[in-house]
Amino acid sequence: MNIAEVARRAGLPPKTIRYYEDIGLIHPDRRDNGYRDFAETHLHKLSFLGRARSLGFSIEECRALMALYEDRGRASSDVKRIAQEHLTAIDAKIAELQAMRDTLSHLVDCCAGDDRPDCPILSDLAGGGCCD
Amino acid sequence: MNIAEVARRAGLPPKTIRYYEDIGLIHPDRRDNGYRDFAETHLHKLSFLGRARSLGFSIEECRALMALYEDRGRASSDVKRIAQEHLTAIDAKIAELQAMRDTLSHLVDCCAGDDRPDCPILSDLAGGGCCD
DNA sequence: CTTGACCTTCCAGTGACTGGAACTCCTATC
DNA sequence: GATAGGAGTTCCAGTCACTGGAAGGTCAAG
Repeated sequence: MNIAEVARRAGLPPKTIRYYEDIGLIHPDRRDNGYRDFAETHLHKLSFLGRARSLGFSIEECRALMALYEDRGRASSDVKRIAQEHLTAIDAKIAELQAMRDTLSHLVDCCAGDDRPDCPILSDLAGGGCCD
Repeated sequence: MNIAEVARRAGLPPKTIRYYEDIGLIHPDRRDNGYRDFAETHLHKLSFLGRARSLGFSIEECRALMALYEDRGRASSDVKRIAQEHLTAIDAKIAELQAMRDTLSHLVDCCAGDDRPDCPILSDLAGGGCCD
């Protein structure tokens, strides 16, 4: 199948798929005319990649997961470790965003948002403290 | 003051400060020997930038905030709008990460994490569904 | 035979830095 | 005055995961 079809079925842009080939994540066949020729296994791998990426795994984590996926004798603990490390990173990121959100939300609440120039948001950013 | 001192006091790496000058966020003076010479106002701006960045504002948002900060006649509603848009973006990001976290956490819980090759994490990524 | 959709490669750009090389400059010590 | 080191400077390249665009080859329909 051509790249457009595998792209459609995997839910990834063709550009991304070419990129994945470029960095060695997939190895589609080539036809005589130079076109890439994707088999069902390639589609399968691309879907796998798409899901892993949408869960926030980095390309290198995906590469590791793919290797484990293709290793019939892998231990599930290897996979679990990668996933758990990733989970920890997500939790940290959420906490960080939550802290940002709280600060910013407080500032927005304090700001009158009218035509006057007094703005607690800018005051706080400037280091002068907010409305407290 | 030299770049190292302003960097220390603003809590930013010297490289970042040079970069900020490069993209026109600050305009420190120059001494005869070519060294950058930072005044208190520059330190102030850099601290402002550092805070805004740590709240997750993009460089372009920071540029807008700086312009508003320096505009004596600005309306606080302009600032509030920028902050509110940013808050919305943060909320979306948190929700996205939370969804990831939930999915991944479920998968991790389902995975035995032992020496056997059966792994619900990989099964799910492959599209076969998890343990449900 | 032409049109237009699809395919190819390659190069450049994104955001916000960061690392490193190669160089100059300042200060202190011998 | 020589030297050593720790500043400072510029410029180039790399990061991550794509994405856009240009220039050109291929294919199916009319």
